[in-house]
Amino acid sequence: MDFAVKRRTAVEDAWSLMGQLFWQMRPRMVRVAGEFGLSPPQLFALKTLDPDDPVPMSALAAALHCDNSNVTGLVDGLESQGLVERRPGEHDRRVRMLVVTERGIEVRSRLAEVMQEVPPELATLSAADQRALRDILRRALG
Amino acid sequence: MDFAVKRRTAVEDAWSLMGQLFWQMRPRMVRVAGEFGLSPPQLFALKTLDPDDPVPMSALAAALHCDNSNVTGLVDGLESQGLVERRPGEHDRRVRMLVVTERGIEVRSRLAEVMQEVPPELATLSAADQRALRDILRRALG
DNA sequence: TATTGTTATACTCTATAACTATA
DNA sequence: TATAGTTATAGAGTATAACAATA
Repeated sequence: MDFAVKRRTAVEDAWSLMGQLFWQMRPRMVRVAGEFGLSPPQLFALKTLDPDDPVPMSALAAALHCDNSNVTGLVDGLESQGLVERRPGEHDRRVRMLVVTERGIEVRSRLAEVMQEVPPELATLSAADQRALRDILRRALG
Repeated sequence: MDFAVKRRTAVEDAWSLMGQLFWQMRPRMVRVAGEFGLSPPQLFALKTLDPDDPVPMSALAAALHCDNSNVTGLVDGLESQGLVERRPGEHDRRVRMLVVTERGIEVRSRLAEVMQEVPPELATLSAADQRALRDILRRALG
């Protein structure tokens, strides 16, 4: 019998290790969303919207990989909290453009600060490793 | 006025770049779960359970950071598909130990294969970068 | 009395299908 | 006829509170 185990490549190992970090982020995101009075999907939606570039509902649905009908309820929630506004499309009155409000911009930037907090495991790396990690990921992601 | 922008550190940049990879993983996990006839939470639960180490329902709830009452329904779904079994606790008959079935083990390992697939951005890195990435992450995560 | 897991209930997320209003 | 968004509906995930069985 052959008990040989498929040897994992370096990048497979790296990806698996990143998965550990990802796994730890899940409860953190749920907690952060709750602290801001948002559900996780509402947080993702607000994060996805660009205050400088209003987009139609359908564009948000595409970005979130979900159905238009779902975005309706999601935006209802954000709008009722004054974070986002529906604005009629200028050229096509069927479309609703999603505009992030002043309050939305503020919440959005506070969210960004919290979510940007580096996990302790990475923070303990040496300065050289931290730079190397950044440089490699930049090469990978452009 | 002070328009100075807080300079992000190397590790903050690295973490932000990893966030891009994680973000891309979301729809992939939803898709994979669907292909196996599982919902994403069911997939997480099955992934969390260790075939070699049965645990009480409450332990799974703790691992998933959710309520016991939620795990009841989650396990109902996995059990109805023959992936997991409830077994009475040996010493304390209040507890139900969660045992992964043979079929559950098979699905679990196929899931692991799919989820281990490396994102194309990382795959395009040079061999040296791939090794360096792995080594740095090993130093960070043990 | 305290604990494990279930049930009852309510709310949110999600998709499909039918619908409205525009085009 | 086609498209953007909504509404109706249904199913799953989630938590809280009340409950049963056991400790």
